[in-house]
Amino acid sequence: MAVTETQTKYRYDFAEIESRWQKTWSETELFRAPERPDPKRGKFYLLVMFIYPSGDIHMGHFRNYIVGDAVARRQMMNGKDVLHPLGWDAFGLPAERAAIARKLNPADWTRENIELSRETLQKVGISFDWSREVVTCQPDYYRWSQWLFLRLFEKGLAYRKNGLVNWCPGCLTVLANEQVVDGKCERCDSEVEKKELEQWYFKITDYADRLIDSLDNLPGWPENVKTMQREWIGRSYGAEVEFEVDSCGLKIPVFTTRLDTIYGVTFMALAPESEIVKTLTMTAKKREEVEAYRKQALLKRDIERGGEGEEKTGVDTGVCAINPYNGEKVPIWVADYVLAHYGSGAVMGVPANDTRDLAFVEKYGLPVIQILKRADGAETKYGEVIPIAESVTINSGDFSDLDSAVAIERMAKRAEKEGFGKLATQFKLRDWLISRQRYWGTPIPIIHCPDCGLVADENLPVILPNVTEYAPKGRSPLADVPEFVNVSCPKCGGKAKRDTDTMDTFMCSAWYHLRYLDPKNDGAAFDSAKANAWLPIDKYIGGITHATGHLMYFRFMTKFLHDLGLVDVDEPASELFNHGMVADSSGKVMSKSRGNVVSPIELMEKRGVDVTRLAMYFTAPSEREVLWSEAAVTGVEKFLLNKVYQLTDFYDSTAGELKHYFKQSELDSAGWTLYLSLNQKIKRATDDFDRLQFNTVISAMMELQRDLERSQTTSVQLKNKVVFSLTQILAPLAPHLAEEIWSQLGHTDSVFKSRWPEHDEGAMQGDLITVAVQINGKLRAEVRIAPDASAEDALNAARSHERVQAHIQGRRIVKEIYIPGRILNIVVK
RNA sequence: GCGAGAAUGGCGGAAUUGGUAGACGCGCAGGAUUUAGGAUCCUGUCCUUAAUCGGGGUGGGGGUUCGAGUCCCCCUUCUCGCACCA
Repeated sequence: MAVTETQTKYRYDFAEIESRWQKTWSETELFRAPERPDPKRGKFYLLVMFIYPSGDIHMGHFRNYIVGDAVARRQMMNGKDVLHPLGWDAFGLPAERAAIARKLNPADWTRENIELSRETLQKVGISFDWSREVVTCQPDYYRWSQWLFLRLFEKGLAYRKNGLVNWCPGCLTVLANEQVVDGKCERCDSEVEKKELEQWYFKITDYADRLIDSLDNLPGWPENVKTMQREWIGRSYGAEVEFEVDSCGLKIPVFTTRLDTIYGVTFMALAPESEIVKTLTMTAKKREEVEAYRKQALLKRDIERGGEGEEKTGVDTGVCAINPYNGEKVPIWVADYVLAHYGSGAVMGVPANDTRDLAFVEKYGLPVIQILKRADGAETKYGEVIPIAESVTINSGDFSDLDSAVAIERMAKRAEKEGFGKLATQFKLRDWLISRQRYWGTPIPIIHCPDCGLVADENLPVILPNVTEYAPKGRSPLADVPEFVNVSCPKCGGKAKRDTDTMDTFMCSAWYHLRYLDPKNDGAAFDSAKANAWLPIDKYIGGITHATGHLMYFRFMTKFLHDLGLVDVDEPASELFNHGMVADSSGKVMSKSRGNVVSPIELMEKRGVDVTRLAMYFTAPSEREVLWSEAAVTGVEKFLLNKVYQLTDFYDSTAGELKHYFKQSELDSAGWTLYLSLNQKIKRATDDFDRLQFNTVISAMMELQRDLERSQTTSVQLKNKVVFSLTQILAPLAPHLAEEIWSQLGHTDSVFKSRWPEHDEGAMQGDLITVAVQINGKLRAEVRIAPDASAEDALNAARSHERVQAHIQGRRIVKEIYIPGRILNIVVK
């Protein structure tokens, strides 16, 4: 039986209370957001990262959604129009893999999973506006993902490219860079291989500057996330300079951030994958050596080539490059420490001021030329990188004896004048590889026509066909569906073939925040006016794990839609909040692969939703990691059942209309003390709520309840006010119980339609306050003085205190400090 | 290696700008009530001390200050991110 028996006169039948209120909320459409917010009320768009349906809700989800729920309900009580939607990130590899393992159709498996998870979340009482639910694997959603793809294609931002890509031999598909962690597939842990394939990319690099620069306009985003994004985008300012090859006249561009070191170049190094290597003229013998080296280098895993400890290897091509500044010839090597995808895949080797280049020349006996000294004259070592601001050029021809910054500027000017180079910017960020050779995803709406080339299929949606064989085999399962593949070209009507890859799941989540704003629209992805009315997202809540993946794509897509004129905002979310992870009691993050996932359901059924919620809130502030343990439940359960549930005992329905503010003259002394406490607690709870620090909100309410219980005051009006405030402040955290009490207090409307209590600034401190007295910084006494006492009065009070006297007797007072209302310190010698 | 963050009782954690360290809760101890209780209520609970006298105490060491958990420097450990990006 879902009843917790206590020694009290009430039976807390939580199951009955919870289901009754959930039903009422649903029937009264309490959480239904208006199509457009009322400007008079103000809006609050609260977005929580949506769910990947790969199993039922676990403690991690639970925490994510109850944190969002508390914020949403708090904002409702702030009088705002609140939009709090949820949907399902239903396409993708894990769903497909789970379905294969269970020999189920991914569509069926996903649908069942969604049903189950939705039901659980409804039992948790999360205030979602379910009328806006979106499911990304349904045609009414993915047709607009396809539509977006075509808009990117139109603008040249979706393109095909042949190149070496990350290939996961476990999932048998390509992966984006973000999906490769330490050289392994983030999903299945297989060692990621390199494969040459023609794939679809989104040109996110076109937005690199904006993605970095507008981070400065996001004060509501945590610094660590912004830093991670800046580093991931990795912008470097420098110059691009061409070196001519002596044997064939080919010009090789190199990017450098230190143009001021160019007189110190003693070799050039090319990445093994570089196209330039293939076109270089060299002797047959050298060609053979180079080819052998390349083959072997390409076999190496990235980790073996990377890592600072790894030994540098290379092979001399036998040809030379000419330094455009001094005409010196330097040998061209092929070396696998050079990355093909960064800059031009070619590096000018300056061993004097680069650790890696020095390691290379030391191995192969190449020379070192010193070209920098420290501005302060301190010694420098070979290989040491001296920051631009601290270095001066030497041995650099016309550019000697210049501050590095000046040298760079003048050298770049000369390069530009003579046409062999210019200032340039480089990014680490690479274009977003979006094609996947898998079944369970959004089909790419492109037709390959032998005559017209790549043709957009505007006849959307391109429906994902049903297939019986989903198992990956290295090419998309869609390629084996002739009726899907064979189509006529929309342009010329001739025979053509459909693209058989599907899109990366991150595409679905890159724009879902906009679909919520107009989820039923079947004529457009969303209506701009409706979207603009709710944007930007006021608070976006999710885990830190998406710092460089989803959050980058989500910002990119918003900027793109802004450029199309479809949304006013350039950034999707003005505030981002990362809640902490939930780990098991030994500190391991809960995950299905570890098998340590704890479900909240059992606990909810045993002790009630509100108790379970409060236990999670009370354990730690929202941003911190939680080591979940059921031991946390005891305290809050006692509080809710024995104290909060009995609050109506302190309520007197005959006291007349609720009074919010009291004057000291209206209350007895115990009443005034209680009133002071009430206002302090309201202020604390309100501030802590804004910081999502619910643990201290709860402790403030525990204190307030105790003050109420123990108060000797005879003012029933004040007690009523305390009961009301306590119920309201707890409402976003324990919504069912609060709603129940609220109705017992005689309300017919929801507690969430009531206004959050405001503290009475005038009643924050009593007529006398306690001030600590220190002698030489050590606490010796406490004195009771008026809050507005002058420093002189305060000091007099302190000096006449017995304890203080004992400590200052026979000593000389050197200094006296009084910080009004806080502390008093007497310095004696 | 580089960057960011963290370290507070037996435990989870409090302490917005430097101002009474350990709120609140768990656990533990003692007591009350009870046929009994793993229920409820009360009291105590950082260490030291006979003590509500005093002394010490926020990972370790130094500094600034009347005053440091909070600011600065060095070190240790842990977490996260990046990891040959020229």
